[in-house]
Amino acid sequence: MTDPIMPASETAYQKIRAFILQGEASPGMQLTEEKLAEISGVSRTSVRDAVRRLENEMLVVRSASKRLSVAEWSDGEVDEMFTLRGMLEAHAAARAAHRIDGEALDDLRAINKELKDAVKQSPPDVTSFLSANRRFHDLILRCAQSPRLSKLMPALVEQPVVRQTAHQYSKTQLNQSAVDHDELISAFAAKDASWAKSVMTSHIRRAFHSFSVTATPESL
Amino acid sequence: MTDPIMPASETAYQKIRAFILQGEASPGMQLTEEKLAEISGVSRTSVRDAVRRLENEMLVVRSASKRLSVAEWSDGEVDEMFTLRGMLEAHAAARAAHRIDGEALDDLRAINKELKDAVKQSPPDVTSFLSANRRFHDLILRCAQSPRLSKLMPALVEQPVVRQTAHQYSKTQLNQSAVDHDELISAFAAKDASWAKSVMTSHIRRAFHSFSVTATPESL
DNA sequence: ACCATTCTTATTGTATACAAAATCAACCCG
DNA sequence: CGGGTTGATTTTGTATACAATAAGAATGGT
Repeated sequence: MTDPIMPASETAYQKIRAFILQGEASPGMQLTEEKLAEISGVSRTSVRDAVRRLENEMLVVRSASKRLSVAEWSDGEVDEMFTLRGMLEAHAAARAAHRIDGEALDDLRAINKELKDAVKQSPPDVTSFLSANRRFHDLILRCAQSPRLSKLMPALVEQPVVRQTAHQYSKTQLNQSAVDHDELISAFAAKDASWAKSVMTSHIRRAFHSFSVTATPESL
Repeated sequence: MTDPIMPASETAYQKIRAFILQGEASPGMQLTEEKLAEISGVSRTSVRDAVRRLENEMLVVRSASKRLSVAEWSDGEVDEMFTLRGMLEAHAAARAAHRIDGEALDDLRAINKELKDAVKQSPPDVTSFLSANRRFHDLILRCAQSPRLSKLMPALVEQPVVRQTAHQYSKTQLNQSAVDHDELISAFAAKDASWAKSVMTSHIRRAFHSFSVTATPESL
């Protein structure tokens, strides 16, 4: 199997992250380093290292008395997260438009084809969709060639939100993502930074509203 | 003296940060955890904790083989840093405009008075200027009430750049900062988010050009 | 002399043991 | 009862020792 040897702190990071994201932990739940060490099967030293990273991603939160808990986000914070992510990803798209090469463009097309295939299933294969979506956005970020931007983005990844809600996306909404991506690719091919930027802005903002519509009580 | 007891990891963080910022370390210089432990007088455990924070601020950098070195920034990266900071601080200013209260407004005025006093000296008291400047921007960030934004900003603090160059600022340039701050205060008082945002954008961008003019060879 | 390979050393990674601090509960005093 | 204080327990913080890995030096074959 693909069992690449991996530092203990990395193991801890992935296990804890999965623990939180796969809903085994509920927002606000208290976490002790010891329990996390049990879960991940490594020592507290490595857990602490992993926790530091998760803290930066704001998946876990440290109280005034240094105790850990799973982050809980208010509606306002979710909105703000999408806003910031929109600004930064739009900026990344603009930079990428200037820097992208033919190979990366082909890769984007291939990834978006996977994404469309996932949407075509009945019911849509949401897991594959999310995977392709993430790789699509990651590649754009790499093309932007801004180490700083790459450092900032992890704190704005709304995976916990997405997981909760993606299964509620309609096929229409998922399709719209594919269409957005196609237009993004066109903008990149034309090396038109401001086109890329505005498409990305709408793309992210639409994702937010898809989220809010499915998540707020009013929609029920 | 104000010698508040402080965790060892915090001590390490401050000592190492100062070591880098006060120019005792040059960009690209290799750092070993052991040497940093000596410098800061605590164990490697705490040093590693501190280093993790500095890595997030991108003051230190980890090579592929996990070795540490002082970050070195290309001109392009400095430009990008100011661009990102401009976007984020402008956003913060817009949020702050809606949320600020009279007390915070008074605090901003008081801080900017300190800043003006520092500029009035001959020669200008750059250290006090920088201190007041930092507090001014920090307070705005707090008023923006966005934990996420607060988490993001430290990675965009250009103190190393500023330290290198601030002493070269002309009194005219320093004064312009005070004027910008006054206008920001006016925008806040009027609760005009878009005014605040645009003033902040110019303010940060101007700082970038002041930097580049004094720092590039063409200016000599 | 040059490249590869082994041995040595330097450096980072991890676990464990202990110290410090915070929480919780029992208790006393009013 | 209520408020605060002590003591026990849980939880986090730090140091040290050792393991794993990477870099550098020395050696040998061509």
